[in-house]
Amino acid sequence: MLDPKLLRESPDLVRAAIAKKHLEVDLDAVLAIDAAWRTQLQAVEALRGAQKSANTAMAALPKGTPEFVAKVAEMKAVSAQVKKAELRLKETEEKFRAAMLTVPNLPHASVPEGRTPEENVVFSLHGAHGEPRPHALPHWEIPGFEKLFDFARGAKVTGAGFPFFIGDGARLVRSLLQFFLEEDGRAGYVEVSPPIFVNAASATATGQLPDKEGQMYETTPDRLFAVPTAEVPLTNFFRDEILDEAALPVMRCAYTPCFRREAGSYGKDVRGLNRVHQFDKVELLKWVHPSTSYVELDKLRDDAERLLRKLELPYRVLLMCGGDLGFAQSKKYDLEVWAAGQKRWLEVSSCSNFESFQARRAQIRYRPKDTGKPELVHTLNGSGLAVPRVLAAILENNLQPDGRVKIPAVLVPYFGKEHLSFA
RNA sequence: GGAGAGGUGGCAGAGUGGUCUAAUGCGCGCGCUUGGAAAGCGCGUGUAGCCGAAAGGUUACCGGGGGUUCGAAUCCCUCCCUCUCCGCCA
Repeated sequence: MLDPKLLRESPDLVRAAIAKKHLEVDLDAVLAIDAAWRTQLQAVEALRGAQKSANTAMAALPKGTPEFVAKVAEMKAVSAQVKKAELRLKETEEKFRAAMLTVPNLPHASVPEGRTPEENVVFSLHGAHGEPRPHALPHWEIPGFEKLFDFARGAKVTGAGFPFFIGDGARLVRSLLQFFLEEDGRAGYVEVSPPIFVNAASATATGQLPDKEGQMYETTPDRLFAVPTAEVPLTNFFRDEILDEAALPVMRCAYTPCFRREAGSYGKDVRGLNRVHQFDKVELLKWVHPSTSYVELDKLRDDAERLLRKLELPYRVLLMCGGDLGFAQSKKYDLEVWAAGQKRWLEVSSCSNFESFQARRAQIRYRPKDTGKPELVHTLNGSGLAVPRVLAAILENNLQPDGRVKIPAVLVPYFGKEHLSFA
């Protein structure tokens, strides 16, 4: 959520931000509700004030005296007025909150102009993605693929998009997770193993609710939500808390399975491991001092990039343009790995600075030493990394003429051998 | 799952219908005292919204929500959480 004061005092700034993101928001309506809310608030406060002073006076009167009885009658009317005014105020408040949730976060000045994904800026390129690989195949066409990645059995047991990982396939998943967590730990992130179901309050604080309800798996009868990313439980860890300034930046990483219904997806995007309903991911989170959040974003991105470099996979970094930035982000980089068989880029990490947008909704603050007045932290997150697409890229880029897949050197200690075999 | 007891400020802990803008203690901050320190003494010490140029004013908040009442931390309903005992269990 954006700061209501900013909207009130600098509506043009917000208008410009919305334009840069190519979104449509009825700001005038939001401002009108805000004005109405403030008028109503003052009316309620005046009535409550009258009630309080009458209460003090009545406390000094003996009960049952004519004065007391008269006062009761008088305040009965005020009480009815208060109830009415408070109800109206509450309704307006809810409207205002709902309206504020339609206002996106401001893009950072360094975010390029642009409307579509094509206008994202290629920030950097790494590795020989253009080099010809005569043996390369889309991973799902590699002979023996279905022995290690069994989509048919998964569909029978659960549904489409819930594959079984078997033998060397399962082993490679485990190796990647272990490698990610070890590297992230070395980079300073404290490992956390969070709950993989969250309640409605948590899903609301990170923005999954109310709009994206249909994208999550929901349990009955407890109404818990299977996490779409570890970002949800991790961000909520400090919800409604005030952190020590000296503790910033707080850095954490977490592995969780991630669950996404992905309603409406189709086509080549969903072939093989490109898009599944359940996948493993390690997420990186930072809670930082507002003055350092862009330096921390660059570090976070580099932490994610390092994993791809060590895996010796060709990748590129995109700087998202205003139109492709997302509602809550101020600035975002996507890391895309090259899948040599499909001859396309696959997103494996998205590194974002939310500034105080998420922190405001979740009420995560720190106490500055000088003023002592709590201020909102800035929150950042990024994948480090998502397993299935990295796995797909390894299969496609490292497929040998003999049909085996060469395991990246850095993974060999975890995988235990130098090649993955489909036999 | 069953039975019981609880949830009050940074912490401990009073408060069972009316100056509660919540006693008291601890902690923390500032000052006095001292050669210096401790002790002692004095003052201060929550969060948020709104009004205001500011000084300041005002309202809300005693686990969440709802209700009763002229008036609720206090009474009622409901949900959540914690603790104790029992049952079940990897």
